[in-house]
Amino acid sequence: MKRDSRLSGVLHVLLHMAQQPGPFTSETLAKAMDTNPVVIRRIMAGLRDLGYVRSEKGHGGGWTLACDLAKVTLRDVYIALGSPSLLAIGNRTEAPGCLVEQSVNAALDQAFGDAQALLLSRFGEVTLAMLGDDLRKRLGSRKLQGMSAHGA
Amino acid sequence: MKRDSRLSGVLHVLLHMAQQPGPFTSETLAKAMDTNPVVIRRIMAGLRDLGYVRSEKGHGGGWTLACDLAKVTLRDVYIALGSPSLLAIGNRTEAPGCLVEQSVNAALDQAFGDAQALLLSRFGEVTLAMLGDDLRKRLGSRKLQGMSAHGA
DNA sequence: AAATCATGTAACATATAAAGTTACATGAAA
DNA sequence: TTTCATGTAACTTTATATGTTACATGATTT
Repeated sequence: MKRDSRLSGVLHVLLHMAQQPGPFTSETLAKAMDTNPVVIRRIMAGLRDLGYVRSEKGHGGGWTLACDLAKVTLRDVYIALGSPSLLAIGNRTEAPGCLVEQSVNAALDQAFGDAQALLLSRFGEVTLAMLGDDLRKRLGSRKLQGMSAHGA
Repeated sequence: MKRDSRLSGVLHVLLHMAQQPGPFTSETLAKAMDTNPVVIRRIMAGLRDLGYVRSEKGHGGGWTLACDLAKVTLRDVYIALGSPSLLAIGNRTEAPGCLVEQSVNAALDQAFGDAQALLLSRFGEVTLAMLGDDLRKRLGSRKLQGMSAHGA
C-alpha cells in the first residue's frame, strides 16, 4: 500500500515557513517540496481552517504562520489533516457475524488500538517549536561549512 | 489507503481449521471467508513454507495444521506473510538532502519505530491457542442458543 | 476599471498495492 | 486415465494518495 506522507509533507512546509518571515506562495513552497502548488493548498487547508496558518489572496498574498509553534504539536497537525488512518493493516470486515472473525478481530484490535494510542501520544509530545530547534541545530553545523538548508 | 487484511484473513483461516480435523480445500476455506480460493492459497503460502501448515494435492488433499498452536504467535504469522508494512503513514522521501526534511523525519521516525515495535511485541504475546480459547468461549455461549460459528 | 497575482476547488490523470479472477501446469488419488 | 486439489502467473478491479489542469474568487497594483 502506498504510504500517506501528508503529515511529513505539511510539517516540512511549516518548518520551512518558520525559518523566515512570510508570506509564502503555494508555488514557492511547492518548489521547496518538489511538488505541485495544489498539493500544498490541499494539505494546508485543514491547518488554515483550524487557524494554525492564514492564507491571503492577491499580490503579496500567500501562507503565513498564525500560531505559537510551542503550543502546536504533531498531534494537532495530524488532526488538522483529518486524522487519516495510521495503520496499514486492519481487520478483514467490520461487524462480522462469524464468531471466528470476532475472536480474530478482538485480538488484533487490542494491538491496533495500543499502537495507535502510542503514536498519537508520541505526536502529542512533540511541538513544532521542538522541530524548529532541532532544525536550527542541524543548520548551525552546516553553516560552518557554508551550506544552505537544501544543500546536499 | 486500502488496509491490508491478510493477517486478519489468514488468522481467520487458521482458527477455522483448528475447530475440526482437516484437511480443508482452498475452496472450502474460501467459502467460509467469502473470498476466492486463490486468495487462500496466496495468504497460506508463507505459512506452508515455514512449516506451520501442510498442503496436499489430489483427492482428499487440502490444507492441514502442522504446528503446535500454543507455540505460534501472531508475530510468527505476520512474519510468514512477509512482514508487510504496519503503518499507513510515512516520510515523504527517504535519504533527504534537505535539512528540514531530516528534522521532520527524525521526529516522525522515532514515533513510527516505537509504534511498530509495540505492535510486534503485542503480536508476539498472543498465540494461536489463545485465539482458539477465546473462540471456544464465544462458541460456548452461542451453542446454548443453538447457533453455529457462522450464525448471525 | 483593468490587469495581475494568489488562493480555492472541482475534475481528471497517474501510481501503487491489495484483493479478486481466470487460466493452466503439476501432481496425487480414485 | 479421469478427477481433484494445489501452485502460480497474468490480468482485472478497487481504493487511495499524489499529481495536474482548468477555472472561479477575491485582493492588490497600476
